[in-house]
Amino acid sequence: MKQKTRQRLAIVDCLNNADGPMTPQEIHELAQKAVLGLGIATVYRNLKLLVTEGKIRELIFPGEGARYELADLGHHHHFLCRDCDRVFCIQGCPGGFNEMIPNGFVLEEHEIVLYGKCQYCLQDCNAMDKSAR
Amino acid sequence: MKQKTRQRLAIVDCLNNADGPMTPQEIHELAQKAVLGLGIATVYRNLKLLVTEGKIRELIFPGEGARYELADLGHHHHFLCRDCDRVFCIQGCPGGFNEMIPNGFVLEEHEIVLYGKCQYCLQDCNAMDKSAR
DNA sequence: ATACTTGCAAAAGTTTTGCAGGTTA
DNA sequence: TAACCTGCAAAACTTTTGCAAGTAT
Repeated sequence: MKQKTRQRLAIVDCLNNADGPMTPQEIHELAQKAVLGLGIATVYRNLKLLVTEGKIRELIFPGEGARYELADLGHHHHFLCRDCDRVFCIQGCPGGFNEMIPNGFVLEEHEIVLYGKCQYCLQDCNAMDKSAR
Repeated sequence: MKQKTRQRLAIVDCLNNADGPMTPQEIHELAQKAVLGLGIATVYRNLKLLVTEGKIRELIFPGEGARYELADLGHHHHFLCRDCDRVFCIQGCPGGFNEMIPNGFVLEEHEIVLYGKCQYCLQDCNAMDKSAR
């Protein structure tokens, strides 16, 4: 049976407080503040486990490694800022994907990634510390 | 000035004949048939160069490394088959993305990835050799 | 107690880089 | 010839795994 270790709780906690999907490195850094000596292998093992359990979801955006977010956030999409590389969750969905797929194919899911400049970078590229995530 | 080496031509040729975005490994294997002894480092260097030049585009789908496709294929999206992991290009686009983005953000581009089962896997999972790419 | 977890270090993969030699224009 | 490229091997990263020790139930 799965246990509730300090390490696992800290990792889930990071994702609970995140405003967007996080990389294993970001999670490692942040969770280390709660659990001193937390190993990167433990982060990877728990992320993989949580994905298997369906508690979190793995996302990959071009040019970067995998990121993770809670699975129960409801249907949403993502915006990737090209200046600061932060990823934001976006509500809303245009729909109409079934009309795109060719005959004989079956659509199960879809993902949308929007690219552009985020509010903070447009206001002032220095107004928000990129590493503050 | 950029040169036209046999290696570079072979790599571009692979992408020209591809029916979907290819991984560096797939490109390496295929291009080696045209250029014996082609090194994987050369493949990576050329892909990176071609991306910089805007001739090709890098795509990343969950669970796999980067894939590359020609940049001049026109606006399209992708369908990833969950059985065979092949990626298909899809025409059409629902639009309506500007209404999704929050105030203060600027949208520059978008990408859509559709997930499901492809025609070939639905007909007969063995009808098409997965490694035939 | 027992099964599950962890940190460390080693291993396995993938992508990048230094360099001497070869190629293109 | 001068700039550019290539293959090889080493380096740099990222992710996974083996194992002995520690924890949760």
